[in-house]
Amino acid sequence: MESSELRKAGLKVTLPRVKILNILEGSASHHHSAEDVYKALLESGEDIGLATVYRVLTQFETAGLVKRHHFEGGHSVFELYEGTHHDHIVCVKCGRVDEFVDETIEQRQKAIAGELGYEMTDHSLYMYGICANCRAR
Amino acid sequence: MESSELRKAGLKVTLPRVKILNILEGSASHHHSAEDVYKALLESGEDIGLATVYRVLTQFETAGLVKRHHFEGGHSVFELYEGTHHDHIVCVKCGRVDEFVDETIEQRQKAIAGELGYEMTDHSLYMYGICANCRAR
DNA sequence: TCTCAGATGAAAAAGCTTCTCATCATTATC
DNA sequence: GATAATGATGAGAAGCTTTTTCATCTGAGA
Repeated sequence: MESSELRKAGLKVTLPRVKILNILEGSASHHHSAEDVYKALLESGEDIGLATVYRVLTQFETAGLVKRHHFEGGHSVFELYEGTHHDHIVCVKCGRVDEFVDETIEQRQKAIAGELGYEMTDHSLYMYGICANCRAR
Repeated sequence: MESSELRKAGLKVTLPRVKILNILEGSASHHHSAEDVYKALLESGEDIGLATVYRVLTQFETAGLVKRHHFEGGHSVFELYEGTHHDHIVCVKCGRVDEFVDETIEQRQKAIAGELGYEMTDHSLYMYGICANCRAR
């Protein structure tokens, strides 16, 4: 029951918020631009404005329900946050995204931040390349 | 003599391009937004349009003279490329940027890309945190 | 010096994202 | 279940960064 997640975040349980959460949860892809979400809403017959999509996604981010990524190209991509940090590798040809976690890298990052005197609040590692599929053609 | 760098890149040696290169080379900070460069030009009395700044920075990027970073916040940041790859840690309070290289991380990245079937073209690691200075206050 | 491809400036346009404001829905209260 | 107050929504306007357009100008080679 996702309404409890919303309530926990101090957000009223409204139709737009539930629908958007549904789309994020029920989609094959993990990564959605605001535009993606908006289009999915239109297709399922919901009359929800783009401004609301942005507002809600930002609130979800603040509430920790969603993570915002800045992929190359300038626009933001949102991903349901499921408690597990991971990094991304993006195919520059087809846009495919794979996720991975590497403990060695995680630990080195923490160590480096410490050495440089930082208290780390966040980190993001993006790799860009050409996936096996795209190279085959 | 920076004109040779421009020529090598197939770019005419024009006043705006030389001035912009000067700013990138002669500044204490390594990281400049297009706006930063534009302001620096205005301050030094040059009458160069913002459109030209963007155009030139993009050309420099294509030519490999400059690297474009997507820090959080939506706008691009440019950095003179001096042949050495490095990663960044950004203070979320004061904007300070430190650079570092870690061979362990570099190698793990290559390995992971390979395991996932990618031919890596680029990678970027950003850490965000609060620097020693900002924590002291 | 002359010519021409290429570069520039100014303004307009093009994304993406946020804000404004009047209207509407949800929640807590009775 | 009805009501009041708080917060949410939609539509469009506005804001920012970045790109494009187009007429004018400049640099490089002959």
